[in-house]
Amino acid sequence: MNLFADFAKRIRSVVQVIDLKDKNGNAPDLSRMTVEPPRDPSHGDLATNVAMVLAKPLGMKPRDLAQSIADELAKDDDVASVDVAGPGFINLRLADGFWHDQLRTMLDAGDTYGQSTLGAGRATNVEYVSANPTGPLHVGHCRGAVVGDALAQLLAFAGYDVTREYYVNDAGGQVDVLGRSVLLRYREALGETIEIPEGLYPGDYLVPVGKSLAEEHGDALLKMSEREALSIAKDKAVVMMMDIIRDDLAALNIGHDVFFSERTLHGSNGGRIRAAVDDLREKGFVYTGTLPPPKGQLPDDWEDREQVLFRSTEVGDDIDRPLVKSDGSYTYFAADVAYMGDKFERGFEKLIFVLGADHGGYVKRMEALARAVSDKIDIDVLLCQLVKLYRDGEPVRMGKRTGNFVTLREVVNEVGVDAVRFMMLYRKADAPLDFDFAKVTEQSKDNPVFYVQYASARAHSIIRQAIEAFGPEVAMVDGIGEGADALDDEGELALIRKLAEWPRLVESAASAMEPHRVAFYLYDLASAFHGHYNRGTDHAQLRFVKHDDAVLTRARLGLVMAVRNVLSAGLAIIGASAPEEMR
RNA sequence: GCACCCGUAGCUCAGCUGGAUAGAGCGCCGCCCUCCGAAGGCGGAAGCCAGAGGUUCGAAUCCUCUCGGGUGCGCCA
Repeated sequence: MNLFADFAKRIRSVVQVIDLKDKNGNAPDLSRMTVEPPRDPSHGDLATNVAMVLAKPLGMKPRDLAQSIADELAKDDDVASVDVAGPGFINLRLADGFWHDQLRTMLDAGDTYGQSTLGAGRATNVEYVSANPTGPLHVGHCRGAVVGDALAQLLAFAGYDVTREYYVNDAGGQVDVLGRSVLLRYREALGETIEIPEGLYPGDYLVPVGKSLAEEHGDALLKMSEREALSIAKDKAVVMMMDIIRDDLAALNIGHDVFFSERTLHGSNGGRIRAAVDDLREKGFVYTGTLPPPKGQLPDDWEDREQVLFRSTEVGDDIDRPLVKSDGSYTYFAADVAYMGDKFERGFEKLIFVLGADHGGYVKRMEALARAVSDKIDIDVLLCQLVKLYRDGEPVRMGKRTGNFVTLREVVNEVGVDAVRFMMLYRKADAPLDFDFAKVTEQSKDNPVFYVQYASARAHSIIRQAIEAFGPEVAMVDGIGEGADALDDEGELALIRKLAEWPRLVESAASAMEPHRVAFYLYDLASAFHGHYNRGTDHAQLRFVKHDDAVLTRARLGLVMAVRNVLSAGLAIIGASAPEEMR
């Protein structure tokens, strides 16, 4: 339990003790009560709005009510002082001894400090990346990949049972295009000179696929029907593209638990899709009708025709969605119907989709679909805005047409995983992000990646020095607490307070599904740590390692180890390393 | 035309699900570097939170409208 929840509990019991009752004689509603760190630290360590929330139902003046609650809270041994401020806030300052206990608790928890049971083991599926298996990942996939992966880490840390999933779109027209492109490369491998027409994939990464087909089949494919040959080419291409994509992801420290093939839904003549659509039909969500043409400019080839539709407007969508194409085959969305059903059948209670901003149009239909499939599904769609690349302040030009896109691999190779992952999270997902190659590798305070990692290295460095001076016992966690009472400097206490926010931050970031909060917290923590460290340059008595005082050093080392642990846990969620030294 | 996202210091952005005098980095100005790691440190100036209404004890945060920017809009995936 984090200390804010702890004090919320204590305040609730105070409300009981002084026997507050609303007009009807019932215990008052405390659901809107908050216990938070105040924005201005001079106000104290904790602030609660309890008196303002209760004033109205109890028919009392907020400040009077606050005072009577405050008087009762003052009896708590852990409370150093209480005062009533502003419109009726109760500000608590906690005893130094309480913070020392907090530090002991953190050290005892070690690596697990900050973990939460918030998720209560809920089966949660996070789907992210899900790029078409038609080539290597490019930078456009980068952000969603990192956000999805960090979110999965974060949720797992917060007690959810997380499955990381990748939906492989290996069934549609784009894969046909891929197959035809590969067949050309196959002819090329057999010695023909080829020209790649407009509309096929020109990338070099398909050359090895053609070669591989030639090695396995010789010229056999040329003698087959086109359908047969295409089928073989597609299979081979998808397998090899997914290998490339898996390697790309591995370079970003990303590993999915499940790669779900769309083709398995279409298999045996679309049986699973048909079953899923039938299921929707039984619930009354399927009908045959016409859709109004889109407003604004009418598509050139618009024709008014009847089609099989999903009545998604009944469950919150803006427009009903087609399930069957004009050629009689199922739409992409029909496969989604089956896929949603599959996830539900696998027992997931919470579904998260991480998509690029250009997929904003899918959000409503996915939410509608989830509602139609079951009222037990909790669905959330996260949209990641685009990333703009800069090199030396100049935007990097990319043309999808010309094929001169920057691959994910190139970015990782140039700046490293840590920088990519941290920077992709150093902005909330729904804000666009500028990514400057030069800036993210800069070794200076201006680069948040470096700044946070430097804090980790500095913490390790201090521990090494202390061990050098006093021997390894100084860094044994058992016993650090003995001298903890010696930590009475404001900078030290401020650091403990910052560390004490960690469990609460984890919970709020997880429930808001905002992994970027972890990155910002780490920056703040690093800043507090560097700041206190720097005070040691002017005030020698504040230095962590006191060569003439083993007890004090040991206590301070406890603080340093707690900082190191939280940095390490936070960086692990982000997926960046927590270095022991900078080189 | 409709839907979704965004608009906070000169710039790039946080703002803890409605709390107190709105924060950080860069840039700018002024001090300080024989050091537990100065690939820096300390301090300062800087704001009509796009605008207008509303909800309430209280709004950058929630609702409505307006302006401005981005994205998407049968039978592609």
